[in-house]
Amino acid sequence: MENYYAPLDAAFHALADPTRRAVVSRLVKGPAPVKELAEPFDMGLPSFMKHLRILENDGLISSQKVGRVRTCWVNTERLAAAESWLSEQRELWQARTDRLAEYVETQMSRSVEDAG
Amino acid sequence: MENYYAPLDAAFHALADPTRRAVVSRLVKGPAPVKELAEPFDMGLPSFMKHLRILENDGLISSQKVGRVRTCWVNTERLAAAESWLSEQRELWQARTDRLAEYVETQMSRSVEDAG
DNA sequence: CATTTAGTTTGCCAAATGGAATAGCTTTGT
DNA sequence: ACAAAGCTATTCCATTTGGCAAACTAAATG
Repeated sequence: MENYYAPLDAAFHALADPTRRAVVSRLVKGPAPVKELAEPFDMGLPSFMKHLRILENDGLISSQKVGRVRTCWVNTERLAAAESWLSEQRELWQARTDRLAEYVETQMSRSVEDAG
Repeated sequence: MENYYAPLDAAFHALADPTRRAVVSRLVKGPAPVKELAEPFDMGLPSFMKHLRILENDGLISSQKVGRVRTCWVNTERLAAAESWLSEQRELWQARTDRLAEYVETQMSRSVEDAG
């Protein structure tokens, strides 16, 4: 069992599953107990708990048990880190497409000059 | 071998590995041949090619072979989809923390009024 | 105290991953 | 024609999923 995870590895890994994304989507609106989180899914509790454990190991959620109820909430840092990484990438590819657009425009105006 | 992947499953899955993220980071700056992509990594080509295949199956990159060289480039749609999902989640949790902040302020001004 | 409720633990399974190693197979360059 | 370059295919391995079922613990509730 690997315990170390770079933040981005952890975030993307945890989000690669639709069940886990749905849990995150629920939790960004506020904390919830396991029971309520599990309800929408057509799967046994043990299976569902595996997803919660992965989310918690990957640092996307935290939880605390009071009485017999475990309440979960989201940890936003990892999500924010993932979003940051993606937006950096977008800036890079946009810079490139911008340069390309600029180049095409330059070529077009040259053609016009040549034709004139 | 599962061939279907919802777009977000695919994107997050592909990005959950540091090698694959590094490849994406390289490709957002422009296309590159396999050789050049593989160079920074301390791993055999066959192992590296597995990552490329995963990236391509997951729709994050495309490639074409000309002569003996395969050139790869990034497909930005999946990245954009992942970023969108994350920014939706952020909006939701920010809305919540904003409401919380507002609530706290309200309580504070009430305390002040009570005190006054 | 008996019973539901809410989680937890354990064991099982098939499939996918991430890596290594080796041996091909096309194209290019000399 | 031959060698090097650039990828591909195949096989192997330990680990991690994602799901199941069944038994178990602990806390509320009537």
